[in-house]
Amino acid sequence: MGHTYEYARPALAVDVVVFALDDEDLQVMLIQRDLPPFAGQWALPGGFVRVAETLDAAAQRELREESGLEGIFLEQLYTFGDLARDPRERVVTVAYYALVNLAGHDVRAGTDAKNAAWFPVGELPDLAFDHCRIVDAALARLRGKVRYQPLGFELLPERFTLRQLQHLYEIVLGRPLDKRNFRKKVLGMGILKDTREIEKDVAHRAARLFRFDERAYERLKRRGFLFEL
Amino acid sequence: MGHTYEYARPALAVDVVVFALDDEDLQVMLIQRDLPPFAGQWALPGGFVRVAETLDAAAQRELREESGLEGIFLEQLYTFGDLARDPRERVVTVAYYALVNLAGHDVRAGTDAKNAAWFPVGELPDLAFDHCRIVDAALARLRGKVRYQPLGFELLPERFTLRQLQHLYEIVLGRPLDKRNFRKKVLGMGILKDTREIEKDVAHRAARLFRFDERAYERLKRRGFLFEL
DNA sequence: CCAAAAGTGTTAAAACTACACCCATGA
DNA sequence: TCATGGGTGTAGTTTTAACACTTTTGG
Repeated sequence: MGHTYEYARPALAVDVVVFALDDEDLQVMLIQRDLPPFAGQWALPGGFVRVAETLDAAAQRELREESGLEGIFLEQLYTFGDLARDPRERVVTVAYYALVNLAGHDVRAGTDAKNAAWFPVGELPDLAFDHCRIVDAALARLRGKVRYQPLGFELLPERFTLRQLQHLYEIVLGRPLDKRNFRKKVLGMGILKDTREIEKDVAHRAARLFRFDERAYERLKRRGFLFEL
Repeated sequence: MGHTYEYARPALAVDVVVFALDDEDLQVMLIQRDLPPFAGQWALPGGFVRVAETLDAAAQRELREESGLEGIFLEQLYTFGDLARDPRERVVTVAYYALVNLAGHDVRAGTDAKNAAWFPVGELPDLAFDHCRIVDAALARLRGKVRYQPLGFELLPERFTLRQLQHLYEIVLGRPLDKRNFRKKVLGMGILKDTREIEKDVAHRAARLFRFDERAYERLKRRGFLFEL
């Protein structure tokens, strides 16, 4: 066995930065490595791209294998190609970022990894390879993009309160927002559908539950509407 | 010679979409291929990444070798990894886009290519591989980014008139802008430096020449200023 | 009845849009 | 003197930002 090429080739990998929203902060999923290099250290889920597999498929597969997550929002971020990012040999990695709502999905350790866990984005441990840079890039992308595209809903359960939505934006953008102005603006867009249901089991007045109305959003977008928050 | 790996690896390439501004429209630089596959067809400048070369370096090198362009704005765009994008074998390509001002640089055909030429972005010939998709992605990125980052100046000579700047935005954004409002806004940002010079050899009143004030822009950015047009 | 969050309008300031004329220059 | 673009201000409208109290619910 073995594959021979005329010129040396970099290895090609994918890595995924998975974000989720806790009550308190934005979290990133990390995997504790059980193989060298960096055995025992925390790293992003990821691995090598197979020769007959698209990049998106590789990212999805690694995510599934290492964390059990499936069917979540996944988007290509940036490709990292520094010469010494992997001590073994030249590895170029196509980084992705993903958004998931913690309520709807369980994370379990997969076959390639000892352990998977969530860490607040501000308190990450030392990461293997250049994964720290990748997380920084993903965070910058999320912060920039969340204001102009309705990504935030991916971090919430299907039905959510306006308070949850505002809280999400406050955490991602890192600054407080005015409650009345926020509600006025987001309701005025016409992309939220009132489910006519309310929260349960809360120790205060229950809030209405909304759903992101994808159809309405697509319709508005075609008419030139721009999401902006 | 030959390099052997345990698992088959995709080949890794870079391709560059170079934009320049003509009086009339946005142009893209293409290379006429002299080797199969797609011999004789037009394609983006690009080629394989060497094993000891970063992605940015590979993009710069290919640009220099195939078009003679050097020292211009270059930014990673997206990585394309469809299975059949190259008929020979699996090739993943990291696409870049570049901005250049036509006045300051000559384009000449390089060693790997028969011919280099500019085409208006709306009238491109059939392109090799999936290069049409790559151009579309680059154009979308340029259109989106030019409003929020001072990229446009890369397409103009170092000293330019407000008319040239407005014209650039009209072409890239594809809609007319109001002259007075445009000037008010862009001058109000404080990122243009009046060179105290004026146009030469024009058959009408000569306009003042401005320069993009990088220092002022960086200073303002640190204080939370956001470029927006 | 207390704690906690839901829900709701107004006003002032700032930003945006639309719009038209005189000026300087070279041909 | 004509053609071409340079340069300039205002008014109406829209958007944004700041701000506080009453209501509902469960404990």
